[in-house]
Amino acid sequence: MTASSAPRVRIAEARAHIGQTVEIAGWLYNLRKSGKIVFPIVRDGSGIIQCVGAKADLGDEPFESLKRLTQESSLIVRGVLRADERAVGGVELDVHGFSIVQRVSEEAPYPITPKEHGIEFLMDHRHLWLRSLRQHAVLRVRHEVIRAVRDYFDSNGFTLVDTPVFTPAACEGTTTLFEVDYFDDEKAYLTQSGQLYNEATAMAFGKVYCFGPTFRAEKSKTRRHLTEFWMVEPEMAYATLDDVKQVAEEMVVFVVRRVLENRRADLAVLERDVARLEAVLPPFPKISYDEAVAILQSKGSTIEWGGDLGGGDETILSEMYDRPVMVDRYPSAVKAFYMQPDPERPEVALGVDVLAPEGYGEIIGGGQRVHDLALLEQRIAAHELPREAFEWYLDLRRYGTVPHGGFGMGIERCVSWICGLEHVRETIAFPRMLYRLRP
RNA sequence: UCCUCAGUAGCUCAAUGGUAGAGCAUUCGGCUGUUAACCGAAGGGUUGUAGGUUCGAGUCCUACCUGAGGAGCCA
Repeated sequence: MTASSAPRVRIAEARAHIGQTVEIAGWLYNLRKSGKIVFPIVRDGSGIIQCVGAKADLGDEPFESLKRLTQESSLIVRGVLRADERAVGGVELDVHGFSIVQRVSEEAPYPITPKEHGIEFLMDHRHLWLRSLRQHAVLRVRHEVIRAVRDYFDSNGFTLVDTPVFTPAACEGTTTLFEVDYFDDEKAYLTQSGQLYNEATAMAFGKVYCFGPTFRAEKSKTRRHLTEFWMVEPEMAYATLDDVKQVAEEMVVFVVRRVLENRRADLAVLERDVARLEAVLPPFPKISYDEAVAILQSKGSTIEWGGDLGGGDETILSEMYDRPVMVDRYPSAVKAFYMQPDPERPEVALGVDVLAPEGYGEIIGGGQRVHDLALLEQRIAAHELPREAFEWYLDLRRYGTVPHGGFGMGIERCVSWICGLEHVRETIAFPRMLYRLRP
């Protein structure tokens, strides 16, 4: 759509075109008026810009039309870009002409006004809420996190090998799965982890990662849970727990640095204290589960050795440090069947969780996998898992088995921490949660 | 599944058991530098639903519905 021969410019690039006549295609974000002058604020997806329209320049009829334009009406404005310290972005556009693409009816005005709204209302209007500055900032940080994660693995010898979403059985047996009909009388389940398949591709490619949606039918109703979320899962052949910890640390440091480099303006919109992110440097503090339990007990937690860390326990630990903390060697009994026992202490597993600071808690879970055939068969039996379903997985231990390991990072939890949000629901365009499937 | 809290105008909220209100949004009027602009006026309500207590219920009681926060479980 063209309103004139003036070049189309995105607001994010407006500074480079000061003094030129340009056109901007977007939507009316807000409009202030003062008699014979109006200040339409236009957004185009890349930013917002204050425009200035004077009655004397536009003529009576166009001026009145612009003055009465409703919020979120789509329009194309053309005029001259001018540096002006009074404007929010430092650049203003003097409107010489405009065309309205669609005028939003005043009988049914845009529901999200530039005022406060409750979370229920905003979630019900998520499809429109995405237009707001704050949501833009969060989702741009998400984009940067995903790009950084991919760049990290792509430039460190990992091959992207994505794993299936439809799976025949549970990866871990314990958590709840979404069940779907798979043709004739067969049931399939939506994946809750690509890890088992990652172990197969790691034996084929050495270092791999998968990145995709993950589904958990747990009836969790907290600020850190979604039923559909995105997870990146690297897996490495010939890797030990220490290798896993090192890669996790490097990746987190890399991701945070990239967000600080490229998305500072968005962090400013979110009023994120960037000093907290600048502190995310190696080495991360590393403690054992034993030490974690002792620390928690000394701080009043009721945790006993042998139990898993509760949400409150994670919060206590993550608030103790200025950077993510790694907790390793959990009791084998509370961990998945594929976790490699510590050869020196079989009662603990060679697993590690990474807890983000400021109370955000677990963003990464991983560790070293059982690579011995007999031990894996024994663990499958002990967990009462259907052996037949794991024959292909056991094959990986029959044909050139090696120590290996990896981890999974929840993208939304990571973005929530980096953005300093109260809840993971804002870190994905259309969150799926217990009791929320729409829009 | 369990525990706690909430539901009043389009939105955010107020209203000792006694006439249902304000700000924003919308409409009309005013203003040539506004920054969630401002000033004046107007319209806008089956107080989540169904019962109950009471002379009288937005307010008290019961059930249900919806949502939020948390627990368990997890990334």
